[in-house]
Amino acid sequence: MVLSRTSQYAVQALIYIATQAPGEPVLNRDIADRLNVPAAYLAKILQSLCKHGLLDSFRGRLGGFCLRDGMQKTSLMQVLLLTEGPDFTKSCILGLKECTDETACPMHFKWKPVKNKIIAMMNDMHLEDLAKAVQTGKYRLADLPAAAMPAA
Amino acid sequence: MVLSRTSQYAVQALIYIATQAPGEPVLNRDIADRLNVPAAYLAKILQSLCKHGLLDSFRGRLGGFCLRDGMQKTSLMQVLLLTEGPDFTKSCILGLKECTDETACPMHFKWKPVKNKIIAMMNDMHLEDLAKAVQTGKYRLADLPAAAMPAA
DNA sequence: TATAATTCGGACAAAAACCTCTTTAAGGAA
DNA sequence: TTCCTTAAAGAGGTTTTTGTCCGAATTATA
Repeated sequence: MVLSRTSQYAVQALIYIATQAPGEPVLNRDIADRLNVPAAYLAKILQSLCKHGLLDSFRGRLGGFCLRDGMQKTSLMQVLLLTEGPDFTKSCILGLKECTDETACPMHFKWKPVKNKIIAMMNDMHLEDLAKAVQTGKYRLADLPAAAMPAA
Repeated sequence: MVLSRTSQYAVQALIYIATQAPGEPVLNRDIADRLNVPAAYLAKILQSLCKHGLLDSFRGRLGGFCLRDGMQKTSLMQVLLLTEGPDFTKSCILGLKECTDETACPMHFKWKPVKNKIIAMMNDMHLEDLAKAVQTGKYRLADLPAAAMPAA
């Protein structure tokens, strides 16, 4: 409804890494297993987050990914601007290239405050806080594995 | 950010048809020209809206599409449930299959009220009203054609 | 040094979304 | 009837997103 799979995987992975001991690299494979997400695809996403400065990566034994120093405070908006592109906040809900208060589509003035709520929400959530929430055990980062699901 | 192209085209077309004299079929070609949207693709979308009972279609001379009787009051939510699928309102922003108050992802309780605003908004907007808004001339259903754009 | 573990980079594959083309069927008008 | 106009239907193409695979580079450790 709102985020691409790529964005969802990126956010999940970043939160997961943020729950782990800082400075201790986390294996791509471990993240993928934990989130139940395709490992090779996740690796591409993590590589891209490295290039954009959110993560550090280390090769070889004891390698893996960890949050770059200071990036615990990254907001989800910062992440989404990378994964969804810089126009993430600018889009018209009907897809018009130009849709401003002056040149508005018929949904513009209803949509605008809602969109602003989404933006505020994404600006307001930080990896740090989300990681802490997960650490309380009250929230899930991924679906339960099929093995733990009630038989169908 | 929120709606597929297909949904955008469907909503635009429905609003446009609702601005036209009721009972007078509108040509697919005219809608496509007006909205600056691929005609053959739009035709598929309109066909599907016919099958779902929102539109009536007529073949041959004086043919075209018009809103089915009573469908002026259709809400955008009704349209989107067809074009985005029945899970449109149910999705977790992180993509979890199960994400309820009891089994929540770490964004759930921030996202839920925002999502509810989107749903309320879509339930609250009806073709009739959007068509009237367009008829005032204050709102645009489509981008201006390139010919009308300032030279680059 | 050799080995195993890991990310990196590029090419490739599959699926979904988006879009086109062609033929057929139907309906109105000359 | 014949012609023109229109939507219907189905096959197929393109692009984007999602996902896989493999070889190369890098690193700790035995």
